Amino acid sequence: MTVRTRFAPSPTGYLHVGGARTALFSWLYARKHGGKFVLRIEDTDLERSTVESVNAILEGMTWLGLEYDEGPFYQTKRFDRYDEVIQGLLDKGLAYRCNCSHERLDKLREEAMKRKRKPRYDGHCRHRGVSPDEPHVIRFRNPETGVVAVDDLIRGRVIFNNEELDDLIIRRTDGSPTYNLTVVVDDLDMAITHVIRGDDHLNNTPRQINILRALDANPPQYGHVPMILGDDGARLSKRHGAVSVMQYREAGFLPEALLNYLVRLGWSHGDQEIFSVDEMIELFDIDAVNKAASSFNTDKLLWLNQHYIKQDDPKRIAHLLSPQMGNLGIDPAQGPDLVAVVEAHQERARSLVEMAEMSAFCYQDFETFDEKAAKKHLRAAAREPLERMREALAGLDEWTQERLHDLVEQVSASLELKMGKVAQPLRVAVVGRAASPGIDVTLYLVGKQACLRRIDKALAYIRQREANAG
RNA sequence: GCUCCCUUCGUCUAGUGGUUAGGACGCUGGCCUCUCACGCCGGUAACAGGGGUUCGAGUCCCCUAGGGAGUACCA
Repeated sequence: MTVRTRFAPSPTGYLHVGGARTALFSWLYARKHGGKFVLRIEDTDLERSTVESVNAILEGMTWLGLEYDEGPFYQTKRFDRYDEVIQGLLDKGLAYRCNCSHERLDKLREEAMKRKRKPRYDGHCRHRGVSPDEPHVIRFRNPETGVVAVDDLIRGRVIFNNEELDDLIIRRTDGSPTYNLTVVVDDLDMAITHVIRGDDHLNNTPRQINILRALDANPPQYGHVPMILGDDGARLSKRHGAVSVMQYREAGFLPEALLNYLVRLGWSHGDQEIFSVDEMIELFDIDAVNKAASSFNTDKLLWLNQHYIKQDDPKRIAHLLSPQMGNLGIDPAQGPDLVAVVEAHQERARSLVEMAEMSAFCYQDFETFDEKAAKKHLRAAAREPLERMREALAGLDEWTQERLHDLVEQVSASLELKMGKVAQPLRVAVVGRAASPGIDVTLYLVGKQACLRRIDKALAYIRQREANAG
């Protein structure tokens, strides 16, 4: 039997990290077993489903590289099929029409709560033979006794008592089918062998198994993955910052970093932290998924992102960095080769946004000196070194990293100063702050004209300061 | 309320009856060094609580507490 898994989001928002991880686990399981991964859009809630959401979900999956083998299938296009199944259930007496009013249902619920009992439908219409001509819903006739055992791939065996369950609505008054029916029919029709989904569905599973049994079908295997919480342990939501997968792209994360982070959230393979997609496929094991919910930790994601930025081909990083530079109003074509800029910053940035910010100086003059850096390095003592450097740089005909390196060393030596006494003021003069790549690369990337211009500005700053002091 | 699920450092986790409870992120001390970062070496910090079972329990059982999910003509 070939493994077939699926991801079945309802298009009522973007693809969030919890959904992405569920999709990832499902996808990995299919890939690992040489199976198929199906995408199904659960859009039976006509009120809340939107095409924008569908597109956002598709976009997120594409970015992460979670390609599906079949679909997307839309439930709204399968209403005839659901009707057919519902009619079959009705014919066999496994479902019935119900015209209980909302008022009656509300009252029932209220009373059950008052009696400290679980609210459940009392089966009022079970044998009333409600006419098909009047408005009605259709309920599934759930077994009244016995138990349903769910042998969950992650949770182990979970037992539910049928007495706890009630006759759920499978078709609304307007004729549309509901979730618990459509999911069962679809998983059956799409021959899904392993249902890997969020654990908010664990409670639905016994109902779905009962419907499956009514349909004379064998239930698939289930695996309920725990949810993801925010840094503070509360359910992940907008107030935790980025929850949408696409927000992570905007924030300068690499898809492989997010994937690596997500796969390690709730799953592990010994002490290994870094997983390529191929390794994930090879090593992933649904049994090893944790039962407990886990908290999202952006610091660790950042660490992984830095790891992948360091490791990646500078050309690819440059390609991804370009739009981030654009967001800063910089056209990378107007200045040094972006690939060289990337190579200079690859070990320093945790995200592409950071990289864009820290390398902006290569393309544009800064407005003001960093206050602390200027105070410390742009003082009287730096005046001579800067003047000497300016002179040397102005006379340099071959603007290469090697020559620049030699030059800084020569000037330091001739002034009998440590290299830092020259490099630091120079760095602040040229980038506006105290941190940048090696001084030679920094000068090289900034370019001759900008270097001279900015050194002049720094010298003016020092003179101004001396004037104020004196 | 009721049903179901969960509980090892701050966070992600290893651990399947005998470990100085390991790794990673973070934080932190040091080395490297023209700064920052990288890298390297070190430190910090956990078995929710209580009962059992056992020669021995983070590991098995029960209870309590604390989290979470469901309890819709949402999915």
